[in-house]
Amino acid sequence: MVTIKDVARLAGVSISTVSRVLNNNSHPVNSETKERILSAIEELGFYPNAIARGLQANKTKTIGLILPDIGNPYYPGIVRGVEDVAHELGYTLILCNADRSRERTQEYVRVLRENRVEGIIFTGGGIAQDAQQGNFSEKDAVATVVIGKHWSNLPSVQVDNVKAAREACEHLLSFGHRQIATVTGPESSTTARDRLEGYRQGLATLGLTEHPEWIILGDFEVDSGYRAVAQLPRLGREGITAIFAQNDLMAIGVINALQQRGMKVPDDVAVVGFDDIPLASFVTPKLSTVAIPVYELGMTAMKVLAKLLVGQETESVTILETKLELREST
Amino acid sequence: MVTIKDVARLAGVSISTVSRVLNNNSHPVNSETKERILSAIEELGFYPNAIARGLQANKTKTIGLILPDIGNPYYPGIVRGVEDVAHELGYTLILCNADRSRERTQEYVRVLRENRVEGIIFTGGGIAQDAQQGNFSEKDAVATVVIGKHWSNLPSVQVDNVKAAREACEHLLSFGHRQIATVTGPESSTTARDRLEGYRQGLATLGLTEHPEWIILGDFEVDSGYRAVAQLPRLGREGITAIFAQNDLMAIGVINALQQRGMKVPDDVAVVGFDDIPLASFVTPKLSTVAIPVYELGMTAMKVLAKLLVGQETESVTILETKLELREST
DNA sequence: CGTTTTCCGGAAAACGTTTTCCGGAAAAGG
DNA sequence: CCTTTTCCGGAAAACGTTTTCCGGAAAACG
Repeated sequence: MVTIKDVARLAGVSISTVSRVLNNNSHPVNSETKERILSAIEELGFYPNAIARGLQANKTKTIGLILPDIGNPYYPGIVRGVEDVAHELGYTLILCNADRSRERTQEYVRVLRENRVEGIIFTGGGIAQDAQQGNFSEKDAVATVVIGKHWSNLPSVQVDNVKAAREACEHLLSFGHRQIATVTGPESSTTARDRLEGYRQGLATLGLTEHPEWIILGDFEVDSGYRAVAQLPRLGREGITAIFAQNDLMAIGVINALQQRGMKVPDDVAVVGFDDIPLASFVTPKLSTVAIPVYELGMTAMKVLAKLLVGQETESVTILETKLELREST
Repeated sequence: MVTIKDVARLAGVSISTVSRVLNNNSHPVNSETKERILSAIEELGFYPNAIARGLQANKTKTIGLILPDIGNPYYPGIVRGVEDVAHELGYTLILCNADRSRERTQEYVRVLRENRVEGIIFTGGGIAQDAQQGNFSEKDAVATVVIGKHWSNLPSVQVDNVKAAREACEHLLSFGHRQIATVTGPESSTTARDRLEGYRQGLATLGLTEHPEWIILGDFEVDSGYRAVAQLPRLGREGITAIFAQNDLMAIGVINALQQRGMKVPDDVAVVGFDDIPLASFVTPKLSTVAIPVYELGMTAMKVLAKLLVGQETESVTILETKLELREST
């Protein structure tokens, strides 16, 4: 490996001087010597060792991103958002797929801390708690930003799930639907609970009574949407005419199941999803859904983290706006 | 930050001894002292500084992954594959979105090298060349594995695009189609060229003559598939009855355009895609396509890289099998 | 009992930087 | 011409580890 020492030798100066031109330090360096050093660097193909730098400066210019699974279509957008601003700010991104496993999460947190990342961005419900537990003693915690709702007092970037879900239901109501079913996420998910609350609030606006048998427990995966349809009482006229699936994957399952039973979407049953994953505009009929600004979520989280890192004050909660994308399924 | 020195002080030993228990070095340490050290570590919440370790050992246990865009549905599977085996082997993953830009690629390569990654995995055609050029003098090159075809002599993990494309066409031919159009990728892409070659070979099996006007230039994005349809001569009976889109995104564009013109897929025109991105099974009709084992591609690339890193011999080219997924669009 | 092992622990160098401190020489000021 | 700056460069400490080398004490051996 070619080091600063080699450069110094070739240029006939001390390593201090090389370091100075490397970081164009305020300490003056004769322009002629600078030239010599620069061409020595060029000739040797030298590039500085970030590890050594990191050790000395105690700064690594690296951050970690922990998420459940990059394979889930919800996350790539977030990752891209984070990475884009990280890159712009000169930060390098370490990616961790924790699969919502407490164990894997804690393991990753440890690895990230060992690698002295300057900050961590978490996403994927519930995870944040695990991360805090034990791993972070209050004093030496790594700067952390969470995407999504969570109980801790870490700064977070989120979306108003209850409001968005309410709006989705109100939209359905405004189309005359009165018997609206919903497929939820897992009970453990704050997100799922919020969306359910929004659904309830939506019905409440019109003073409609709630039917427990219209609320089907799902798990945010396609299959659970598909199966949910079978658990619903009468569908179509004289029955349920609209289904609010609490994420797009389940909405797609719902649509498939509906079509398989010969029902027309949206004529017999309207369907609205949540997330606006890329898939949503490609299914037939195109899915009406609540769009979450994933890219912006990622960008914003990284911006907040960056503020934290330079010691600036940051908003403790940032809410980004969702948008109801009306397409063909309603 | 709590260091090995603090642990040593608390346990009343030298840092050498602490280091020894940390790495359970072969050098013997009295079990009683070991206990003392272990509890000191526990009490202080010490964890080793990977940066310092990396500097001393000149090993970072980190690898870089450079790809065009994690937002492209083709890549998350690869990333997951890479990360899973990297994690298993104790490697940490740095993610880089290079957007197929030569400049951005070279910049990332530099960052990765500065950060002393032990290896790099490239994917996203053309990129590999940029990476080599100038950035890697032969002697101090970072171990590199490429996913996909490329001209350099770096080890690679790939799929036989020409064979797969030929099979796709032969499938169409076996269904009686004789006028088969294709939408290609950009001319600069090796992948696109291979798939085109496969298309030609497929037609050649039956001695069919090639019609240049059936070959439409695309760019692997949805829109170009959509637009391609307008450029085709007569469609349906007495015209083109099948379209081979060289990736799924374009196939979806093709299907949309076809349906918009009132044509039925596959009754009027059959469509086959390439890649089998998650989307493919959710569009209507479900897309028949050539499945690329993305996850395995990622896993295998990381395994090859790992071999390289321990100095083992590796196969210079690894070919993974594709699979023709026949669904509803053919 | 003297000699050789074995067991255990510490001191110090090294990894590649940045930065602080110091000092000589030239330039500027009087 | 002497003093004070300014300009430029080097030496060395420090960052947190691992590892090599060394040495004392106890144990084993003869």
